[in-house]
Amino acid sequence: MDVLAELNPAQREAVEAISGPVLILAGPGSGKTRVITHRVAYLITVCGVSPLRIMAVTFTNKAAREMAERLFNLVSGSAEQLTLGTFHAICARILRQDGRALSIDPRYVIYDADDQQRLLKRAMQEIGIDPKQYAPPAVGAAISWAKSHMLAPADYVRRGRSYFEEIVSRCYERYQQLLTESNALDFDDLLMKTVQLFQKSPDILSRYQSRYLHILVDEFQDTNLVQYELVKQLAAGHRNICVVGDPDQSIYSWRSADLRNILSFESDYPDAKIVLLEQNYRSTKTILDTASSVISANAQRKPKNLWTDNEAGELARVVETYTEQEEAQFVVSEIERLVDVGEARLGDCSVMYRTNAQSRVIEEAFIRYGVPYKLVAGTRFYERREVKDVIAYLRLVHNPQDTVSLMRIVNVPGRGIGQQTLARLSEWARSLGIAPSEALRLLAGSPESDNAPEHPFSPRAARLLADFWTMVGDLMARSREMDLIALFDTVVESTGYRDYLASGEGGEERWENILELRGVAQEYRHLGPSEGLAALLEGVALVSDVDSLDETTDRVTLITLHQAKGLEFPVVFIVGMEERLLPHIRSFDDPAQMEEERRLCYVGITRAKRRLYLVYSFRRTLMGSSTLTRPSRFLEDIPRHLISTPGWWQEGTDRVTEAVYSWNRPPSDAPDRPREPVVPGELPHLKAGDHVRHTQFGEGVVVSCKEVRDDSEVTVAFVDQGVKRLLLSYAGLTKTS
DNA sequence: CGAAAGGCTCTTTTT
DNA sequence: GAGCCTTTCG
Repeated sequence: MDVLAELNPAQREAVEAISGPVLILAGPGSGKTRVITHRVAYLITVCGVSPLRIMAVTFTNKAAREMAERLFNLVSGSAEQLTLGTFHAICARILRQDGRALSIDPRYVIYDADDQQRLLKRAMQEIGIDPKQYAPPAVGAAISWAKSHMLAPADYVRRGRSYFEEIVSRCYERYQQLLTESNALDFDDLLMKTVQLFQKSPDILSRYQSRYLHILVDEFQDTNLVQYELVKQLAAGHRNICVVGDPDQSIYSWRSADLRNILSFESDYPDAKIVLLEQNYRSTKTILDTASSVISANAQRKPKNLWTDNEAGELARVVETYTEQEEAQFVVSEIERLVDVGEARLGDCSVMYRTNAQSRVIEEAFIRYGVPYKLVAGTRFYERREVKDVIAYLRLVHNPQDTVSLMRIVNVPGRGIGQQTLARLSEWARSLGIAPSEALRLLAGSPESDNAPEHPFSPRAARLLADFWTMVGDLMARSREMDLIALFDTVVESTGYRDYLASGEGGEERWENILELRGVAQEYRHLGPSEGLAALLEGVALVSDVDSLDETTDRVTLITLHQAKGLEFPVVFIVGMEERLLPHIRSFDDPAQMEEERRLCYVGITRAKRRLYLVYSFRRTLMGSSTLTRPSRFLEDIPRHLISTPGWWQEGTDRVTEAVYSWNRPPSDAPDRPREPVVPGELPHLKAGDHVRHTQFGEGVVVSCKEVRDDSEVTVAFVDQGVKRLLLSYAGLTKTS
């Protein structure tokens, strides 16, 4: 087939520019993925490049999988020979292969954010830094920043900018020692160590350089400095480097992503061909205009000329609800309505939010109304306690030095090894300058003989620890010849973990999760004992939440705005369009971060193909207490003519809001009726004991009345409906006595 | 040693 | 509201 057919001129240009550096600036919905896949297909089928010599870097595993699928359709079999994956996955493979040159044992394990946190706390404790005074997450973020800038502990020390950095550098140093001791790498290490490997071993680098004739990087605006350095290293020989990105969709600066990489690319490769993809195929004109109006308010940006041939479509709807529960309720019932009238299928609809915490209320509404949904993060599967526990056992068997896994499961199920004993173990190991597991080995190696090492344990504790390690040793021995699934089952059984689950809370469900993990392990079975285990552990370490998103089921998608990047849906609801939430309060004191919030909003809007709802709630419970909100400033930048207008004017702004409060929602056969806002003061002031009537809730007695801003919040005990809190000006109350 | 209860803090986004 | 940590009691 002709891989150039069905491409517009700009897309075709991007596909055909195969030699030398290329920068593709791709607006949302401009067929970016199409360009990348067709470019690879073009290289293979037209230019005769072997797929073995092409590297394509994606942002998530899911994106990689999709690209592989699409490529399979274009070039059939040869797609699987491609090097295709995230930076982290590709680096993990390189280090597994060649890490020895940096003294990295190929059995290394990958620590996720939670493991990282545990190890960091350990490090801080050891060097006597109070976690109350220096929050481990903040220290961890600083360490991550350092690694993203390729600063080893020694380099970081030399910065010496502030007292905090001084503290961080000490934590960093010890943390890194503990990682090495555990034969473990964290996410940032995967990238940093690969760059270091290439710096240290030019021969290894040149092997990769000559292998990869063509390199493509997607979502380039969200790469950080190490990632860009890696790209430069790999592309240094042949310079066939193609990066694709959109500065307006840069939303990961908190992960040290730096959209300045795009500018650097232009200066590092002054001969780079720049291709602009500006035609949007995804959204209606209204949605695209809405998105543009929001993003245009960013000062630090190059103006773009996005356009579309698509029809104008429906106006955007800006909706106000009273509480977050009603917000969720509105979303669910509106989706039901769209489905009822045949406007959309459930699978066409998505609900996007700024913070994961918002998903709970939304989810509850979907459950209550019995509408099928899929939650992209949830309690992420691989973060569940039981799943992590079993993985910890497997990791320990694979790499006995893994301190975090050891400490995690040494007493799970309970083996009578308490905190006191573990504290002594840590201290003892540290005094000997060895990892805790190594200390256990000493202890278990010569149990009751006279040449047993001096140790600080009671006879009982020593025996329990030795028994535990004997059990681990036994599993290790068996793992070398045992089939992966047999090993899995043995681990779960012989450690007593299965019985432990069965006897605890929610054992059934937890056991289901273990079986699901077992199902994942099945996929690695064919690789043979040790190989399979290594591959399984690497696989589970590098999955992301969106990876599991399944587009084939007809369910509503609940997703964070960050996760939504790269996806599209016919119908999009963005909820929590409020000051302090979107934009998030943490961005208020930093203009650059505020611009990123705006980009996040832009990303959300541009996911929509046909219908867009921007929803906010008048009240919201944050951190356990309910507060009044203000509509997001981003709403003010949307011109009125793009918004549907059955609502009411908000004084002093250009904003039109549609208020959807459950108690004055019209009967389902009537069209939406705009609510008449009641001017405060028309009602006599209510006080406790007054009898009132509400249009929906019926008769009730006022419990209390509290002034809020220039309104009053009335708490009413209704005869049939229980106690409700209402806002005086909106509630439509009549005084009856 | 381990379970349970109480008290504290802090909440963004994730490979 | 939740998750973490500490304290307390058995």
